[in-house]
Amino acid sequence: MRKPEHNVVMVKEKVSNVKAKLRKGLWSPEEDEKLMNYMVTNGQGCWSDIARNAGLQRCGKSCRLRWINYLRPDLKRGAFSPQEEHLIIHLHSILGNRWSQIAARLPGRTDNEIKNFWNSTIKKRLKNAGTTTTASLSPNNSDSSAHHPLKAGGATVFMQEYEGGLGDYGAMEPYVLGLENDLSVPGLEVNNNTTSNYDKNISVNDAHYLSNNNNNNDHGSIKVEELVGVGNHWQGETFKMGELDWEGLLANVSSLPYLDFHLQ
DNA sequence: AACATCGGCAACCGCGAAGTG
DNA sequence: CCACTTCGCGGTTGCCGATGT
Repeated sequence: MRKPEHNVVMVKEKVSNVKAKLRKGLWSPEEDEKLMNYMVTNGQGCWSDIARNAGLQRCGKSCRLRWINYLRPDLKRGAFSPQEEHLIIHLHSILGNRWSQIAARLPGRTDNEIKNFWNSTIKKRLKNAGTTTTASLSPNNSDSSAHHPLKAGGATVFMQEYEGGLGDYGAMEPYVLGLENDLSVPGLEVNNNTTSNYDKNISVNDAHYLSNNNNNNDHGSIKVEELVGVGNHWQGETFKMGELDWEGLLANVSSLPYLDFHLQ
């Protein structure tokens, strides 16, 4: 892609009481080789030491990033498959911008890769989809940078349908884009009294989804599968909003679905 | 052909958490 | 406790190739 050596600048960093000049910018093939060789022979350890011992004029942080995002032997290359795209959307609807956790469910993919993919491709699709649907899709709705669902405590559920104009994802609606923590509302109470900014977008009571899906306004039960769209994994489980342990859910990522196909 | 704009992606930056002395 | 270091994460930047005019 980009030519190596481009925009490489030298920065000074204090390392072991010595002002060492560290490189920044794109990695050269020689640097890649050094790091790769070192990692293969010595394995992972303290990244600062790795940088030093591998003979690289890079900071440990840069080495770590290069290894994780590019050199790791188990990385999967190439475009995202439809299954991967689906899963990313699934997981993002549950986890928000927790790219590392999403990446953990997609073997061979890095958080950076998924983040880039989301920001460049999926986000665009959602935006386009939003222009063709009646549901309000504010620019931020698909970008949870401003809201990290499932943090803790009480939560306000806000929803977004992926209905219409989403190409491959047409069959996946309805989706929940985010389950937003709202500390102003104790427990998981869902009503019109919340002061959450997100509720101003879409509250549960406002959600077209709910209005079209039975009477769920009474803090009622919603099938998890309907809510988070995780397929068969939770199918049939009855989800009481007030009982859901999001902390536990996040802590136990294994409760989320794995991508069940193998790397090429 | 030359220039402008867009999109994808690698890498950096800043922050918070965890570990250590 | 406190200070310091290291690590990991998410957000952002900026380069370059592709595409459009």
